[in-house]
Amino acid sequence: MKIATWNVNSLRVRLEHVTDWLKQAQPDVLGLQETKVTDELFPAADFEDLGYHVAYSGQPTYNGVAVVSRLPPADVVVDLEGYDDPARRVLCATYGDVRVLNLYVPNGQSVGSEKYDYKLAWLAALDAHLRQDLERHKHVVAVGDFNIAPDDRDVHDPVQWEGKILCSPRERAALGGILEAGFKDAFRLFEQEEKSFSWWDYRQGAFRRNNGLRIDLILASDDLSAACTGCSIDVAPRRLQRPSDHTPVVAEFSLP
DNA sequence: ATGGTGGCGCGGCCA
Repeated sequence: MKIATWNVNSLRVRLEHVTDWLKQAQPDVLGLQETKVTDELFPAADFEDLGYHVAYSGQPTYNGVAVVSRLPPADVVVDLEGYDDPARRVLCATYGDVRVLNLYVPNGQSVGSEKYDYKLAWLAALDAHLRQDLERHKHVVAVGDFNIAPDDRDVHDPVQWEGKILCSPRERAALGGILEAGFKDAFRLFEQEEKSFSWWDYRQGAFRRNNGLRIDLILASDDLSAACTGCSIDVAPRRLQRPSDHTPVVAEFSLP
């Protein structure tokens, strides 16, 4: 089972990039974030034409998530347990015996801001939600734009970014708490090239200079991580004309 | 460099 995640920064602008990538990469599940499209305008037919099912939770202008999948989604949930949030950032669904959570974690803007507090509260709610899912489901995988670089290895310039948003100790501790609950960062289950990133700012030639961060993650429950046979970042879509600022991350699992 | 680039939607917010 091949599971992928991609923050597309507007699905309507990136639709051709996404459908081309689906044809080439052939994932079983693809979580999309920042679709920035309402459900009424969601381009479902473009995915159905390729033999995929799609589930989505959108809103105008901001946020929005969707999951594209070979199997039809079951038991779709679009909110974190016990956490009211008008922002559409969550889409959970079951495929076979795998519970998939597709997540667009709040960016947080800057350390100490109101949005930072919101991010930390949101992550606490996610932690609680994931612990419940681990009890309720055989396999759990949480994918998405976590807006957290787990480690200094995931930052092009750890000195410049030290303590900043996406890298601050409280964000990293929140992610650490989730991992302690029973998840592994699939990318780090394998040897990887140094300076592997999944997001590069549009500004100042950041991609050309590889000034990036690895903030798009695939977290596999401990049992599922034992079945993980690979995890990689596909940089190619970031090189296309008018790209998303993020690029896809893919993990493969050998399931019976 | 309180800049820089991009999306949404048409002014200013968000990332």
